Amino acid sequence: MAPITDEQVEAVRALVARIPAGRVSTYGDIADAAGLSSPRIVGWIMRTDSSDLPWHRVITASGRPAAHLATRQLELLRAEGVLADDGRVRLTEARHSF
DNA sequence: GTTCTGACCCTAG
DNA sequence: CCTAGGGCCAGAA
Repeated sequence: MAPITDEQVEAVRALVARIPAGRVSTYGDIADAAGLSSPRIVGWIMRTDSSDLPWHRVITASGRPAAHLATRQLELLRAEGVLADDGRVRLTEARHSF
């Protein structure tokens, strides 16, 4: 398999930017929508370049944000109106499909 | 080259 | 509900 392309990175960035306020998406969904073979790549992109993206709208498949960002992310999401139950976002209501 | 490390996910127990 | 293990891909040392 060819290594990651700029196209994939741009696709991920575009998808994240496309998530409306008050909604969230999972790493796996974004990876799948962008055609990436592994959800880890999405995490890598966020870590390296999250400058202009609403990274707080991206959560894990369990509905829980990454450990180090959990507090902050939940705060931001709560400000946008995303309901969370005991540190877990309600994916059934807030999950955005592409 | 090898060997961690990391915004992950799935299945089993 | 929890932990453990395997798979996954891209950097940094």
